[in-house]
Amino acid sequence: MSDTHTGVPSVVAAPLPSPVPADEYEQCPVTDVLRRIGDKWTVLIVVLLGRRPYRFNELHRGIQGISQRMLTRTLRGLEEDGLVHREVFPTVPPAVEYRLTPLGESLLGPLSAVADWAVLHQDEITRSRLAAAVVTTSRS
Amino acid sequence: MSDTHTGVPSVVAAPLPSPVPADEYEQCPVTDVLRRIGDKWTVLIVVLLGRRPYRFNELHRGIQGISQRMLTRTLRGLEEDGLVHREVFPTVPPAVEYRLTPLGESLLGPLSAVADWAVLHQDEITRSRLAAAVVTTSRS
DNA sequence: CAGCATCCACGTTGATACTG
DNA sequence: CAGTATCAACGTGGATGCTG
Repeated sequence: MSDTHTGVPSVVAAPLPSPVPADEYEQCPVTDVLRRIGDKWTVLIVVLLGRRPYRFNELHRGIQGISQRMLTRTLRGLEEDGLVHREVFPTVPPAVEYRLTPLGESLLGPLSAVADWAVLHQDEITRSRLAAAVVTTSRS
Repeated sequence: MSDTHTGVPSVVAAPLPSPVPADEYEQCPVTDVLRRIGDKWTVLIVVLLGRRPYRFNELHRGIQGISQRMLTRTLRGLEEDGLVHREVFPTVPPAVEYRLTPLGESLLGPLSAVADWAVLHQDEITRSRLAAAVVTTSRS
């Protein structure tokens, strides 16, 4: 029963204590990871780095709308988690290269499962939201 | 090449425009979905509802630490997106049952891909964070 | 080039009290 | 039972200016 997609999943289908204890949930690894990749830029950066290594300003130019601050913060977060490797070349001016670690690359697969689901069902979700909005408005 | 896990993924591996346009990214369906399931309670609720239908206070009791407000908001969000169906039984006192829609159930698979990854690598991530924390502290 | 420091706006989450 | 309303606290994200 260790599947992927067909049949029922493993961890998600695993028996949960009920009630779910607050203490344990606060440090749930699944929630922890999801909140990280659920932030605004992480996934995009991971996907870009999944294609090839990038330098800092190369990423900055490559991602319209991201601020220098958020690019730095996101990369630092990924580095702390061991998903991204940061290499400094002591040249003048300095060059810093970012690349996925093996751990980071191992996230690409699971990530794409959710990404593909999102792309596949985006219309359905959009229609559902529009329908809900109509109901809400007509009730006002 | 429409895989799941082995080989390189589909959407994630798809060519991205570079630079990634800010306008398009703002409404990227992948980011959109990830930000939703990246909130504090959504995944836990989806997983619980994946096991069986729940009534409101049953969920409230089942999830320690969630406020009534957040339970309502999260369920409303899931309902708007068409992942959860809300059925009101006009009894006295009222009973409201929540269950996953087929769309909601279809998310369980992709979700577990990430969840399993998180569980599998949680130690590695924790160690990486600890190591980073040590470096940071010793640099102060 | 590749950042860090500061300040600020906003969205999310939570506590509390009240209701059909 | 299953919510809504209000207020407060916090974290995330962004603008701007400065630096090795």
